[in-house]
Amino acid sequence: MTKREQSAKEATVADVARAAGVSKAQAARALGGYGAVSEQVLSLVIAAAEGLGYRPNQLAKSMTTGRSNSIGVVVGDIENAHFGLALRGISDEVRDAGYTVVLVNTDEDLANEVAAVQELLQQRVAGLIVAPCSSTDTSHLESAQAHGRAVVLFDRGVRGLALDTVRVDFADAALEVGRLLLDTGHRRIGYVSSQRVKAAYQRGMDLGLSPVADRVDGIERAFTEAGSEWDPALVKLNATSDDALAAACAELLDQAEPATAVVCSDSLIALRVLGQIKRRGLRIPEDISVVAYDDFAWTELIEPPLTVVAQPVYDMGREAARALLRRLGHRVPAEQLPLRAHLIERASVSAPTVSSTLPGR
Amino acid sequence: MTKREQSAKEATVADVARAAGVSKAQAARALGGYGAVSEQVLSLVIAAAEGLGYRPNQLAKSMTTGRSNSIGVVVGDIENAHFGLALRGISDEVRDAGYTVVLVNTDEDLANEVAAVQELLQQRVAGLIVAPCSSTDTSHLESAQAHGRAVVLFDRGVRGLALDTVRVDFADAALEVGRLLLDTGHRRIGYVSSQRVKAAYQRGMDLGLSPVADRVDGIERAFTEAGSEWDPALVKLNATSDDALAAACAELLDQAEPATAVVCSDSLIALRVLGQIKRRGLRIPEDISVVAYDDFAWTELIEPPLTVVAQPVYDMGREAARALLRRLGHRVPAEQLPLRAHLIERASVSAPTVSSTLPGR
DNA sequence: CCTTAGGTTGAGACCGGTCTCAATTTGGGG
DNA sequence: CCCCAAATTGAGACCGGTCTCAACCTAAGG
Repeated sequence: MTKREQSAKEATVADVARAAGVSKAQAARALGGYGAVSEQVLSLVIAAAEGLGYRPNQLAKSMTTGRSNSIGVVVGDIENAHFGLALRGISDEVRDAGYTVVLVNTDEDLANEVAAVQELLQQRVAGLIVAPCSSTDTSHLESAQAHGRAVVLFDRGVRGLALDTVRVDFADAALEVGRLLLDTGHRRIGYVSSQRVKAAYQRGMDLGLSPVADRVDGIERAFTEAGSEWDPALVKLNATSDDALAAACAELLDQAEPATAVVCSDSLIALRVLGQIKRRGLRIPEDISVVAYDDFAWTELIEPPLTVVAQPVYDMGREAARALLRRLGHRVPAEQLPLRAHLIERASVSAPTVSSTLPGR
Repeated sequence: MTKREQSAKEATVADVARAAGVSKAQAARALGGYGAVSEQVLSLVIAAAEGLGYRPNQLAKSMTTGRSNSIGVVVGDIENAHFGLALRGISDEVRDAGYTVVLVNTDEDLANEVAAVQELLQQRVAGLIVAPCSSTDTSHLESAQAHGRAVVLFDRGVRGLALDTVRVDFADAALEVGRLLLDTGHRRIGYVSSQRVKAAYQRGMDLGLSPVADRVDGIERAFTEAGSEWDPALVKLNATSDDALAAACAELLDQAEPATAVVCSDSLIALRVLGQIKRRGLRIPEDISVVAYDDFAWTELIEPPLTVVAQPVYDMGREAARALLRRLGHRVPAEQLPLRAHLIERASVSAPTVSSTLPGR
């Protein structure tokens, strides 16, 4: 019986009130559970609501309270399992607090990101979780905060912006990667990332508060530590397209003194670099060693299993959500998730066969 | 100069009207671009809006028009690259029409799905794209439609429900898989899927309008065609957890007459099945042949490269979005994306070595 | 010069909730 | 039995837009 009558129009508080024979205000209180309501009115209203198939209109609710029950999530590429998993963490955490997730994909494009933030702000989302694609152009994020909306940064930070930021500390793991490679005998170590920068990488270049900065720094520190000479030209950024990545690989692999090891900044990069390596008929690890960031299942199943740096992506998502909820005034259970990256050695790293480079150390 | 003053309170149409010295109605018309407005008023209002940093309140807009500019997407598992990619297609298509995506993850749980649809309906989303986790319990979807909200089904259909459904036709590809395996000499062919059903699979069991139904049917048809005896007991469903999957693999691989080939229903299943195979020290394809649905990059990079059935996941997402937009009264360019699956033969299928089974054919 | 159609304008109702405030009812203490 | 505080109730403003409607203005047609 609850099925037919609502097809025409949704029942409203006023409808329920009329049916229950009480005032709109009382019905609203009973339904919303917020004022003082007598037992009798309560049951009357509940019954009427049931009968009418009443469903509260979130839009109206958000409108009056000025705050919606949804949070905006802005990522560069949902296709990337990294964000998929993080999104899951966010989603799981936020659901319990009664929020829904509005997702926007930016294709790692700043203009899209700015538009997305605008749009979400106009939708009056309660807060934003953003994986910013630039560490410098951030006026849209500041403006969001100025509007009184909570903003949490994810994956990448922005120096000088007083925003909660959830990111993994890669300092230790990155140093470990550098040491592993150096100890194994590598001197020409490539790094490939899709992070966008204006110019080619140079020593001391400011990469912002990005994981890439940590990771490149770790390698450099390992070199310094070992007293070896590091070639920053082997750091290839801007590998955002297949072509760009192919070019980067060409520069690393097809020169007189090729890289003997390559570090892949994420699993998508790794996938493509592996493709490039395969195309050239190079063997891993005999001809080239490979280390990748992000430990997804397939990295263990390929031949040889990949040496990777694992990071708690799901937990990062959860942690970002919790940070946001805290900002929104929710009392979030105090459990603090550890966000540490760690190296998992498998079989894609071995000594370079043709040690075309100087002895070192 | 547009930066400081809005921090206190968002400017409203009324504010803009006051600043421009016109009525609220005129300001609204100028801003919304909908009534008749003179040049003079227009420029006056625009200027005032600019000065105040006016941002329209989507919530209020949606509230009065009764329809929001967001669409709900309900999927079982965003972590699955399948949905990640589809989501991207949806997102790309829908963005141009001015909609945003509200995403809910259900963990393939019916109760969650029902709650999600409720919640999204309450948020007054313009429409829903749902990958239903059940082909039978669908009253929530009917009710959504009854409320006048557009609903498009994704991946899985529901018989008897008059809802737009976007799914790939696997009939041909599935038959091809069956033939390939049979021609190669396999008679004991396993199938592993995470689809939930009440009981173990039996011949003729109704799997609804699901891809799994198509695929199992294809294999059975190939057997019939070849006049061989098919063992339906090798179809393992409900592999929703690691444990369940391990159990399924045990039943397939650890028995007297083990399966000589296994078909994996999606890339996540494939990943896990591969893990199980590796753990047992079985070689592919010498000891066991493998075919997987969904052609993701890693399937080509493992040793041996996997024989897979590719499906246009991104296009499916786009097509679902277009179907929804059409329902919402948008004139969507008529381009119809072809949604065909096709077999890609690589190297994970070969003849069974120990043909423990009858000659056949 | 009057009529009429059409463009322009402002007042105010409306959407469906929340919330304030004053009025009414209830109940316990003196 | 009266008084005052607390609980309950209803009227109506409000949020920020959209939209109807009537009034006004202008210019073309007769």
